[in-house]
Amino acid sequence: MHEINSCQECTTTDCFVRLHSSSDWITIIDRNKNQEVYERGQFLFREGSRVFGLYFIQAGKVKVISTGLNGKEHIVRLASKGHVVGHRGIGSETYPIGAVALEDTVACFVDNDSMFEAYMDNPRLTYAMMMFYAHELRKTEIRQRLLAQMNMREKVAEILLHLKDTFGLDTQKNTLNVLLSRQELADMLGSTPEQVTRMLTDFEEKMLIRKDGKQILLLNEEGLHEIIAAHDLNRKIYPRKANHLDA
Amino acid sequence: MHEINSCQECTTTDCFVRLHSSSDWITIIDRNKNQEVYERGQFLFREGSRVFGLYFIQAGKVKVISTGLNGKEHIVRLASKGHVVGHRGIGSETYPIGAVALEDTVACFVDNDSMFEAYMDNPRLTYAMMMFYAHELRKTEIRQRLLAQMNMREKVAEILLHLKDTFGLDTQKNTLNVLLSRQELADMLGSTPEQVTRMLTDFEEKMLIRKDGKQILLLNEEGLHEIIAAHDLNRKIYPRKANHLDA
DNA sequence: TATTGGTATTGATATTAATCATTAATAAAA
DNA sequence: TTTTATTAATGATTAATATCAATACCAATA
Repeated sequence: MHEINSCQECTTTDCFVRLHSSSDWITIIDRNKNQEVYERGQFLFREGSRVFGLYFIQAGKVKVISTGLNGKEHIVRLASKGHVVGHRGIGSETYPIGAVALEDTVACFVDNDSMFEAYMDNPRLTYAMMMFYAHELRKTEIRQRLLAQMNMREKVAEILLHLKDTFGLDTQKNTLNVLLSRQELADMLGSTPEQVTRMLTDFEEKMLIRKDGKQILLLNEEGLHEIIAAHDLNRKIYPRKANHLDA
Repeated sequence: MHEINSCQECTTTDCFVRLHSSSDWITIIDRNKNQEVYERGQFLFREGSRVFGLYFIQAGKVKVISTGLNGKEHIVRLASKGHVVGHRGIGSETYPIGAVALEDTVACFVDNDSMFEAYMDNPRLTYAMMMFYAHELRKTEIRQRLLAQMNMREKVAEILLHLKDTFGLDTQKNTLNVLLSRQELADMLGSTPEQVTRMLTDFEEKMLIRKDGKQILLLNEEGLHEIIAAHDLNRKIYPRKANHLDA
């Protein structure tokens, strides 16, 4: 799909390396990076594999997953352009998190050793990465409460708004700009596809959404907000944007 | 409880600032820090307050909370010596997370501006903080799956093992080295005090634990592990230790 | 010691969500 | 186009958990 670019001519505007590294270092990282194209369903890396490095997503969408021994998959978060996913451990640790392309995706891999050297010479880069993780942590902490306290109805309303904030809308159809199966939606909420269907059908009857297969059109966002009003403290404080700091 | 120390004579061995800053910078931060003692129940900072800076915990235990508009409190994580809690936002953002002392606690506050200058001059410090957040994120991501997929029985077993790994055991009594009410345990799991009691009673009948008020003695850790076996992929990969990287 | 307020326990009931079973719709392949 | 496989929708049933209500326990204090 995409042609392979060098960092110097890369068109991705929100890559941490390009934004926060000296041009000397961009050159070095460009030589050490490994850009690859992943088709839908392909793993960027698998759960339990060796620690390796970071994947800077240049285009496409990715789900970050953690699977129980029972085989039940949990989607920890979704990531797109500008996001970073990957192995952050050290030494011989393995990493219990995997990443799968949801659609055709381009990502640049940089190993941990190269990153470390870049960090030591580019304080702004390290700072930006630190803030990235700090923001992700904050969002995950808030998400934790939603999963812990909300009922299914609220969770489904929340996930629809979350998907809009993360991926935005299709420019033509105005539908959510990401296609997930009922199973995948359930895997984000710790529920079942049946339950998700029931809630979506209910929302459709109440004219809050319209659904057409995996495509979902939000008809009444305010109504969805009302459903989760009791849990909605944060959305008001942090209006979410479709960028890497608030996706 | 504790006498106020300067950074130079501080006995806390795992403070990020002391471990990863030049002695010049330790001096500067020492002048800019504000050490305070918090009694049980006191807030280090409240939800929704202005962005300020970081609290480095020197002694004691803290719960990090996020509360819904319905007033239901969710405990996002627990923190103790060596941990960092606090506001990581920028500018005029407020922060929807609060921190409350679970017992008498000593923490050093450093404002964000001072931290930023320190980061720019101490790459190792920034790197250590980045890794701290990355580890916390990883743990929170895994925790997310537990909350999403486990049933109450598994969650309670999990939290007991988690508390042991985080705070260790009382040297005399061998009980968990932290005292939490049934309500607080429920607030970590998105459940109710009644449900927590039922599970603990059940575990006691099965000789897995012995409980004496808030004190809990683990009699059969292996048995607790078995309960969560289906979800226990990670514990084996990441044996948890009672330090700041794996608490 | 008696009193009070908070917390924990226990049982009964109601609610919610998971599971199971079936059918319908959609997409992929022959 | 027909066949096949996959996913979605729907209903019936079961299981899990929250809620409500009552009591017991414990700690602080008058």
